[in-house]
Amino acid sequence: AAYLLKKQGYNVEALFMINWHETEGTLRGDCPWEEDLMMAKLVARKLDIPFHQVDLSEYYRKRVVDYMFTEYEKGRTPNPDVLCNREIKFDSFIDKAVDLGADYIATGHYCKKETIVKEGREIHRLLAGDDPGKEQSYFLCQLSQEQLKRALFPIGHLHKHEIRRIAEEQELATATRKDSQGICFVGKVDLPVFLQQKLAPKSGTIVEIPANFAGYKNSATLPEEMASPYSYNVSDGIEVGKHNGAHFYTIGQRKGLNVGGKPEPVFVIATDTEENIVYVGQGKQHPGLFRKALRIKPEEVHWIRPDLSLQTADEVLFDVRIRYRQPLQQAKLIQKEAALYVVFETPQRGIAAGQFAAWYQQGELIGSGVISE
RNA sequence: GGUCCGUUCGUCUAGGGGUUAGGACGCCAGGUUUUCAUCCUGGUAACAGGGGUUCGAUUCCCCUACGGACUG
Repeated sequence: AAYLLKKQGYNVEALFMINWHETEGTLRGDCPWEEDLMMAKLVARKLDIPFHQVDLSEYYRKRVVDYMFTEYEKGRTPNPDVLCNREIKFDSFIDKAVDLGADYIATGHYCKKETIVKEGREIHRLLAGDDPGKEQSYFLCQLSQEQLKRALFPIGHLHKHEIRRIAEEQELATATRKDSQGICFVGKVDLPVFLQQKLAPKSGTIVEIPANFAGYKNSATLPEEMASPYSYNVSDGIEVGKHNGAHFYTIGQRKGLNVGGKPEPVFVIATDTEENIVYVGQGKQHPGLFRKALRIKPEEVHWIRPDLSLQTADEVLFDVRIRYRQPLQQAKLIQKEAALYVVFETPQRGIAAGQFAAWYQQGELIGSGVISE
């Protein structure tokens, strides 16, 4: 990204942010930020641009890690990387960059920005990246116009292999580095182990719900009904095992349940963190895994394009995804007084409270919101 | 107490005198993935114990142990 910007004539400087110190907490996963730092320095030197660094780990801890813990504690499934972008990269990091005299920050996200003028006002559009395999706009679904105004995405029109080729041609140290993955800047961690820093394990039962559970027979047509999660009781199924904390599991999860001896794998279909019960269903087509709609609280609806926001009683078709890399799904957004409802064309698997739903129109990310339950 | 049936990877099971004892689920390890998950590939792992019969027993017979059923 730095190379491309420089080639375009921008005055480019490098700013490296440290978001995590492995000495904090008891995280045993390795945080490779020191290696990242070295790589960044090498690239900056190769491109002959000034190099700065800033420690944002305090912000990261307060705005991302704490959020993770409280969400998991509530039995929800947060997306720390979306928060990291909203709260750190496109907030504290921008502040620091501006302090250093910057007009823009640029990141290596696979997405594009386009600025248009509408009714005399500048509007920034966030567009999907051109590489369908790496398209990353989803992670920026909580950005505001203010934040986008300061952002540049130099690699959004390229494919991964082209970027690697360019990096190789420029002899950048990062050319053959493995793609980053895992929680933003924390790296690959064993999540239950990470969470156990704050959330104490406590033993509970795993209850299997049969596919013919009475609650699945409803023929709900109202968005309010379709968006409501199924609710279960212990008596609705049979105990099939033990877990060590319902909040360590998320809907759709298969691994880590230790329930064997079934002809088909079992998946988590609900967690009850009050009673500490994990409900599971057998088979990937179990009806408990699917729901037709979801709800977003009014205060948790975010429009990247406020000029396109819905008014009460509006119903508009969008392309929606509820997790990174999910193929876009056709859905109708229905704005009601009490909530915004997303009603899908086809039932969606593993709708998890705490995750972000993001809606698009013709490749442009229009808005997003937190799935409320 | 007697009679009958059963006991195979962690689990559910297939098999049957000579098999690399098969599968599914779990688990583990890789791969994919800047979230959580999913998904893909591979791997680990068993004939309850002891005696027979047999060239050869996981398979047939006997005993023991442990389950289940029936029954004085």
